[in-house]
Order: sequence, then C-alpha cells, then structure tokens
Amino acid sequence: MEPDKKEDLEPGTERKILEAAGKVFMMKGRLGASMQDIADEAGINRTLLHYYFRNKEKLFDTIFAKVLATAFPTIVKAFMSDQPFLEKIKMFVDTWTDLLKENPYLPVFVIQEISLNPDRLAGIIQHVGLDPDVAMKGITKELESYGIVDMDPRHMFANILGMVIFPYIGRPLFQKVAFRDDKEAYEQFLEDRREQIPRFIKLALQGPDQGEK
Amino acid sequence: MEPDKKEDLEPGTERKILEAAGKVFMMKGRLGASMQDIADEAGINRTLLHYYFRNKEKLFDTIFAKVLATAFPTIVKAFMSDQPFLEKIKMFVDTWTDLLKENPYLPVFVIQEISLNPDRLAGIIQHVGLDPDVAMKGITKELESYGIVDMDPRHMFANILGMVIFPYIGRPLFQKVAFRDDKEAYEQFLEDRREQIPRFIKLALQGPDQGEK
DNA sequence: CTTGTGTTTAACAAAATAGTTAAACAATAT
DNA sequence: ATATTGTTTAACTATTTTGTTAAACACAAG
Repeated sequence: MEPDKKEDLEPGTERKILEAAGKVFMMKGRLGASMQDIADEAGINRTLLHYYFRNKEKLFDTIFAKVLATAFPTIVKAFMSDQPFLEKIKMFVDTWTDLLKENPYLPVFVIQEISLNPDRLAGIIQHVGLDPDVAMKGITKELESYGIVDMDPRHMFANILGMVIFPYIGRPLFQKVAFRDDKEAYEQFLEDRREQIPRFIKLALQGPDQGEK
Repeated sequence: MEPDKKEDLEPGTERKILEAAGKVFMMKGRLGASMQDIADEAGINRTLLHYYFRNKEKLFDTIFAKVLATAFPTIVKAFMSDQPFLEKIKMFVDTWTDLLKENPYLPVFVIQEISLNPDRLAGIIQHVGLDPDVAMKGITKELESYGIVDMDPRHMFANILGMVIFPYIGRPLFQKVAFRDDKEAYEQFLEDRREQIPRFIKLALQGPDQGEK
C-alpha cells in the first residue's frame, strides 16, 4: 500500500504515454518528434513505448485521431444550438479560444499534417460523423434575416474561422511584428478577440449605427 | 553550338537548384524533404547539390529567407498606397490571392517553420525592414473616418489576413468537409473571395443598407 | 512460492540520410 | 594543348532513428 509504487501505474502508463505523445507530437510535428522524445516526456523507457504501441505510426495515428475528434465537434457545436445568431458566434469564438488556450499548437499541428498527408483525413472525417450542411443551412437563414441574401454561408464560415484561428497559427510572426514580441500584450490581444470578433460580425450584419449605440 | 549541351547550363544550375529546393521544401517541409528529393527535382546529382550549397541547412536558410522576402512586402504593400480604404483592402486581397494561387503551399510552409523554430524570424524580419506602425496608424484613421473609434487596428488586420489565408492553410480540410472534395468548386470559391472579403468588410464599415444598394 | 505482467537495461540490426572524398569526364577559355 | 570549372559516378563514413530481442527485475495475484 505504499503511496507511489505500482498500484495504478499499470493502467496509468498508457495514459501517460498518450499525454506525452500528444504534447511532443503537437510541439515538434510528426517528423520532428522521436520516440525517444516521447519516452522522455512520459518518463518511461523507449522499449516500453514499443511495448504499448508497436511503432511510431500507430502511436501517431492514435494521437492524431484523438486530436481531430476533440477539435471537430468544437468547430460546429456552437452552430447547432438554437440561440440567436450573434450569440452562436460569440459561443463559437469562446469555445475556440478556450480550446486554443489549452492547445495553442493544435492548429499548426493539424494543418501541417493534413497538408502533408491529406489522405489521412478521409478515414477520420467519417468516423467523427459531422454534417456541415445543417450548420450551413442555418447560417444561410440567419444571413437572410439580416437582409444578406447573396452570400454563400461557407464564405461566412471561412471568415469567422479564419479570424479566430489566424492569431494562433500566425502567432510567432504576428506577435513579433505587430507586438514587438510582447508576450503578455499578445495574450491580452487573444483574449480581446473574444469580444472583437463578434463585434466585427455584428457590425457587418447590423451596420455601424445600430452596432455602436 | 549544339542546342542542349552546356552553353548556359553553368549559370542556370544554381537557379534550377533554388527553384527545385523551393518547390520541394514548400511541399514536403524542411524535415520531410531530402537532399536527394531536391536533386531529383532539379535534375542533377546529389553531389552537385553539396557542391553549390555545402549542406541542407544553408540551402534551406536561403530558400526560407527568399520566401519570406517575397511574402512580407505583399502583406503590407497594399496598405502603403494612398487609395481609399476599401480599395486598399481589395488590392490587398487580390495581391494575396495572386500570390497564393502561384504558391499555395506558402502559408503552411512558413507557419510550420516559424512555429517549430521561431528564432529564425529574428534575423530575417530586420533584413526585410518593414514598419507595421505606419500601416497600423493608417488603418486607425480609416476606421475613425467610418465612425469606428475603439478598435485596435491590429484586430482589423488580423481579421482581414485571417479571412484571406485561412482557405489556403485549411484547404484540405475545408475542401473535403464543405465542398465534398470538389476541387474545381473550391478553386471557384477561392476566386469568389476576391469579391466576398471586401464586401464583408464594406458591410462592417457601412452597414447592410448602404452596402447593398 | 510461483506465475504473469509491466518495466528496465543492454545490445543489436536495419534503414535512411547527410556529408565527404577521389576519380573520371565534358566543355570552355586561355 | 592545357588548365579550369562544372558535373557525374562511385564509394565511403558518420549519424540518427526505428524497431527487435533477450535477459533481468519488481510486484501483485493466484
């Protein structure tokens, strides 16, 4: 009954590996991360890594599927609710900001991987099982209710998602160029976008007059 | 005087290497690209690659600096002109769309690299020598002229840049999910954004009423 | 106590890649 | 004709990384 010997270490090891692998893969990328790196991060031996996951490919696939399964629902979840459009957007931005605050490397990691190996998507997308048509139809109606009738909802969606994730994928560049490498100022900037993005969209939907008063 | 022997092959080799290296590095990333890949793409021997560029690091640095030197001015160029704000934005989107049409891998390549190795930025940024303050001050005044006074211009800049480049960095995902993998439809979507993005910003600045009529 | 599972250590094999070197060859210029 | 430069071929070294194997060890459960 010693506190930190081996009680739940056996079941905990796989979890530790997955956490370590997720962290290392996200930070260094699939090619930049070595099995040794992951073993070190997990505080275990490299042989044990192969004992749990036969090879690097299987381990990476596990991590990648897990990451996508986490991120995908976050993308569309907010748009499935039945709140007013602007509230949906606010929730959407908040959800993403929360997610990215905890996993700042997530967008670059995912983008890099699917860009280098787009085939990987095919299997995973179906598994997650999301239907964008519902969300898009919803956006179309909302836009029409604001008098915007000739806009493909996918443009609106690309606009919102781009505004949300760009500050994360372009962080090193943007922080350095526009914020003189002031880390805290940039963190604040990211927080401010929770309010700024919905406000900007509100401006587009309602105009500056109603939007400000 | 044989047509394809060795006339201007000597001066042309370095150019061929740089073109090949740019292409291969952009498509496969720094780690995914091998010197052999580049030599093959250039149609030369791997030994000759080392003859021109001592090692992979030097070759990559050359390419990376060149890519940034191309992309950076494009980012701010449009905002330096003295046109009306909405014209500047239209030009900005057009310039970027042109650039990305020719170099679709550019954003992922740059983002990936500076994300994995942010230090690389320091040296290059100074060398390019851009001052974002000028552009930002300009945006502030333009926003004020539209009655938007409490908006950090950097939010506006992040909004625009995010809307422009997101469809490129997220292309495999977005094309597959929202366009059922229809390549031509997505190309058209990208073209449409030349018009859609400025229109969206115009809506935010002038409101739906003036914006539509 | 013995058995089984998780874990470590150590050593090894196999592959990929980077980088180097020497020799031969081709074309050009002096 | 000879010296020079660009280019290829071939062979080699060194390093990194993956993946495997065997032996020993720890602990928990039967």
